[in-house]
Amino acid sequence: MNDLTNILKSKKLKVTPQRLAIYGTLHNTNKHPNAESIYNILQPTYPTMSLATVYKTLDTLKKSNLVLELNVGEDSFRYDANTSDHAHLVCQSCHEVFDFHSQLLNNLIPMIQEETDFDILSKNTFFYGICTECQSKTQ
Amino acid sequence: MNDLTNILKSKKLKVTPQRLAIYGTLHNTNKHPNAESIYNILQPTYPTMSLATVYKTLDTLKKSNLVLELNVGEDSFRYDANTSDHAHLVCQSCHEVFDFHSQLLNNLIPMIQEETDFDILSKNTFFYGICTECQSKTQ
DNA sequence: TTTTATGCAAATTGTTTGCAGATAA
DNA sequence: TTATCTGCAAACAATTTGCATAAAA
Repeated sequence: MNDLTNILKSKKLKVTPQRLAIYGTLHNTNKHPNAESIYNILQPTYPTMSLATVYKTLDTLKKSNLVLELNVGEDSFRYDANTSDHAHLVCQSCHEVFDFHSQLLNNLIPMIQEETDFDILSKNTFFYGICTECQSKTQ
Repeated sequence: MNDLTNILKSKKLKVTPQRLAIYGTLHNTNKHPNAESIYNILQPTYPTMSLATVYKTLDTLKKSNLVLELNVGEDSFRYDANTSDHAHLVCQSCHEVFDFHSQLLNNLIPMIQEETDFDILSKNTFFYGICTECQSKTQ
């Protein structure tokens, strides 16, 4: 019995094939897909699943702290099953979103907390630019 | 003749009362209003101005780098006429958004740039928590 | 006079909701 | 069995668009 199953059960949420599939899709990719992409990816194997179920499931997973909702400035939200503390690098050429782990960023909240009376609980850090692959293409 | 007028003229954009009013509203507040709030603020003095004009004007100002579009995770975008390098503190209790200037954050791009081959051009940094006023209310 | 902007209404699009039938516990 | 979830279709809300009129240059 995997983590997701345990967590769902502990919250008295039902373990459904749709929930397992949607979480599995997110967990197996580093591409931070939006709801429609997840729907398209699962379409061949779950042809009867509706887009509304994808949205409802993502909302459930979000509320259970199993996925993050990313707002990189596009029309739709992206989702990330990696809930560890990390930033995102957004390529303005190919629009891919990359995870970025850094000790400096992990220490950012305590460091910023020193400078303000605001009680900081979390952060969202996005860096925008050009990924290495797109850099080489435009040379 | 002020900055906005000069910048609009240099881009061959017309200087209209609506554009001056919308930019002025944003420039005179630190509340980072969304399009509808700007529309409501201007309603008494510009009763014939439409919401579509607010959106079109904000788009024009954004493209001229006169305002920033902020995506703090709400349903709508907020706008900021302060285009200097700064972060935002978002209160999860009263939903106010505060500007936050910090030397540490100003140096963040070069520091992060050291750690990646990604070519970083800009950043968006949001800290979420409880503002001082809301902290004192809940005590 | 010419070009661009405004204001209205309609269209668009990502997301949410209501509800009947299906499924997990 | 019963509580919750799914899937469909309709609703919603923020934003965009088309176009005739108005206003700036």
